[in-house]
Amino acid sequence: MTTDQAVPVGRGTDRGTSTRGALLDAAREVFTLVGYAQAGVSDIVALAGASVGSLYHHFSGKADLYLTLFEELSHEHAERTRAAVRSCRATGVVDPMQLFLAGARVYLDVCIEQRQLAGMFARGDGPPGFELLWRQRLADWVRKNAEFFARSGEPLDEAAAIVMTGAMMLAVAEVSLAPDSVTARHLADGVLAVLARLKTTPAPATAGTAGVG
Amino acid sequence: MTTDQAVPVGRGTDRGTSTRGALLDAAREVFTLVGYAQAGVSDIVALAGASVGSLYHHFSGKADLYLTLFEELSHEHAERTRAAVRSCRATGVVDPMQLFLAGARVYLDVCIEQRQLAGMFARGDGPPGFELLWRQRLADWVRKNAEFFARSGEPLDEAAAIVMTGAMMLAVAEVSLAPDSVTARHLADGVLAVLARLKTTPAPATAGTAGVG
DNA sequence: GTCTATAGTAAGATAGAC
DNA sequence: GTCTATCTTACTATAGAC
Repeated sequence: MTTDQAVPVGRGTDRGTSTRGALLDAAREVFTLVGYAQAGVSDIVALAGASVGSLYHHFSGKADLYLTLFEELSHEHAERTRAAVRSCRATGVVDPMQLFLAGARVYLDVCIEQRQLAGMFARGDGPPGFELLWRQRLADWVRKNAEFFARSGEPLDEAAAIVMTGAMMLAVAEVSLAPDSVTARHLADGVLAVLARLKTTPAPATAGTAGVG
Repeated sequence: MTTDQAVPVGRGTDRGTSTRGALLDAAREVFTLVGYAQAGVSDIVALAGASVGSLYHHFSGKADLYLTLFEELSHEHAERTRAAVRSCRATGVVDPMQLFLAGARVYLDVCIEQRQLAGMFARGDGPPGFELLWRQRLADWVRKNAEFFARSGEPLDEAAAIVMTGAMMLAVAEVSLAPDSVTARHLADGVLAVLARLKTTPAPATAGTAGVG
């Protein structure tokens, strides 16, 4: 696995690779600054110190740049969230709500860390058709979370999934667009606290809390 | 106020007015069917039995048609919701959460009644810049709801507002896109039930539930 | 892999007669 | 108020030399 030829980080990186990276960086910058629609391909290549031809060598077009940035962030979100839930489960936790919250916390963490990028998507101006892709992913999340809650015996599983997912979606937007990371963190913690109040089925009163006094 | 010249509803409506209406109806139809981006101005005028010139006489363009449909629905939402909250308050209810839920119920009712139109917006493909307008309205809702909850002494007012508003937003989308009105109603009721579980501050344990037995 | 210069393209918007 | 025919305009995307 470990070869002598570790990726040359310092200098001497392949010209092509660095151009690609420069284009992505520039795209992020320009999209963030003026929005996707307003951004011109020429602005991006100018900032990247590259040319239009180069751009179309590495990417299929302006939309592809945006999509690539999105997939990068999505990938990080997925990885980190998955890891968080896994390690929470390893602790012995089985309650879906607690597992969900563990994932949610890390998801919001990533938004705070990558605030510039996350804010760009939260602003919601992307290439034509991107909104559809976004809504589709959201719908997938809802279904996934619904199955997740259904296994825990939550009677309103579908509705609960909608509430949790919707709350998270807006939380992500607010956190990503927060003016500074302190505010962002504050919001994130607050949202998680409120969501924690949504305990699944407040004890079915079967073998329950009869012995209060 | 009441003149003899009540608006002639049956027949004999002004030519201009009816053309305008026909254009809006056609726009709704075409947008719903093929989406905003795919919809051609020519398709709309063809379905409306009008002409391009007519369209540009009544509206500033394709985007204006979409925006007008949106404002119509927004207006109905606002009116009905306001009325519901008011009449709930007239009953003597003062708890913000209950008032919020009363409004939310009616808001979802409108989505179900106007499912075709609501679904068109929920699908999220509109004119360039529309997404911004939408997010702005959403942010306004969050602020408004935050103030609303703040008065009730909710400690996490901002976060609670985000959770409630976000949940409602996704609920609106899911309800509007439900395959039939029965499913839609089912979803709406479920979401309201889950949201009702989010009682503001679970009794500060001050003068509380000591007298259980 | 990189660049410059060029062209496609398409749909929305306008002008002006009726 | 309504219509037809025309245009324009701003990009993106491509071709082809280096």
